[in-house]
Amino acid sequence: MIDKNSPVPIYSQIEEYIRDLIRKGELQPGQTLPSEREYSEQFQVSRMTIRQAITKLVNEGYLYRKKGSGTFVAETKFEQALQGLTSFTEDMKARAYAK
Amino acid sequence: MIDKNSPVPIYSQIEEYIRDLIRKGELQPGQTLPSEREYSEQFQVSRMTIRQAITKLVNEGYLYRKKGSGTFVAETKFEQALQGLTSFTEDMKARAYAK
Amino acid sequence: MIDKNSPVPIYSQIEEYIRDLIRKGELQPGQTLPSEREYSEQFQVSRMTIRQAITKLVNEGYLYRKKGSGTFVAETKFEQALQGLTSFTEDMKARAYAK
Amino acid sequence: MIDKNSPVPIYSQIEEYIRDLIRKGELQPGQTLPSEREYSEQFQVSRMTIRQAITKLVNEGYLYRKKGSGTFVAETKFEQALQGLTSFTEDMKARAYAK
DNA sequence: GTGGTCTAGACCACT
DNA sequence: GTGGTCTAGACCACA
Repeated sequence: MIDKNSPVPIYSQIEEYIRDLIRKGELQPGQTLPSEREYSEQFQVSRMTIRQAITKLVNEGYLYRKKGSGTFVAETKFEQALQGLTSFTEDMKARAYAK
Repeated sequence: MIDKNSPVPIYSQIEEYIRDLIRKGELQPGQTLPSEREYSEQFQVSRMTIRQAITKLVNEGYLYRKKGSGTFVAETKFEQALQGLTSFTEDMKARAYAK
Repeated sequence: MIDKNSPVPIYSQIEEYIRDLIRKGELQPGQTLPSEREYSEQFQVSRMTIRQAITKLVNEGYLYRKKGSGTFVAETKFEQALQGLTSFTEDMKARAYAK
Repeated sequence: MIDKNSPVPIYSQIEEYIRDLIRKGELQPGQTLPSEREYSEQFQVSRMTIRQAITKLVNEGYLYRKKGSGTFVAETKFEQALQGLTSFTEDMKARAYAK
């Protein structure tokens, strides 16, 4: 799934891997992601690499983090992809979570 | 008052908040502090975070804890310097607790 | 070595265990301690319990922590008394860390 | 369910109440009990009273406690009541949990 | 891959 | 009903 010899940066590959799981619905909105440490072991890469991938997905609005609790799949992106525009309220709600 | 998005750790912010209350005299020597669980609810953080703040103030001699009773404002170094001598008993009591 | 049914808090037992290693010279000044997560596994207790033990030893000046690197044995008061003067630089370094 | 005006001590009433839940299978072996604080609120009694009740059930082998985790329904008593004697292995297993 | 911070609880010891 | 200890994790900042 992840090719360490690929010219594509590993964090991009992981980023794409997670984005796919969300798009395919294998990771549902509100659901907790595997922890950074789990991904770190699974892909045999450093936690920094995992964090790079996750941080991009957070910035893109796919995920949000809650310190001490975990990383979660956001509502917005999923609905945007599915339904086009989200309502103002939903948007604000998602942003609130992202804090 | 407390900014969860600040790079300053929450427990440091709370520590500073309580230290200020003492300095401004809103918390008087001998007075009982709100309980850890009350602060926990007030600031919407976990009790361990509150304990980190209070523990630092205990180590600095601003507060002392009494098991089963609560957390109290100590006879501070500041007041000792300002008001001269405290009574021997009070002094020993404060020192004992300050440990 | 650690008795979970003892009335002595586990963190105190671990604190004493590490202090002994230092006193007996099995942990030499400057040496890196096993990581908190290693101790956590070794003693089958949560990391927070290990941290309580280590934090006390840090406050007492036996150990110092370096973010991202590890926990190290300090140039102890004991050795300072025994060996006379340490170099100015080493001394300042130890004091800085001991804070 | 609990009668504060009864001559039967409140902790005995609570003890009996929980024992019944176990006997009726509403609390299954391995299951977590509601926390001391929850019971304390539910019955409007102090936590000491709850602890008295639970401690008796622990001593009788109906429950076991895991610090930091919770109080759980034991296997033994249930099986003893149902099947008479438990096997040596099961007994040891239950004792192991009780640690 | 370490230490730092934090969560959302739990049971324990004590007043 | 307080503070004390502890769990089983999580994410964060750094080297």
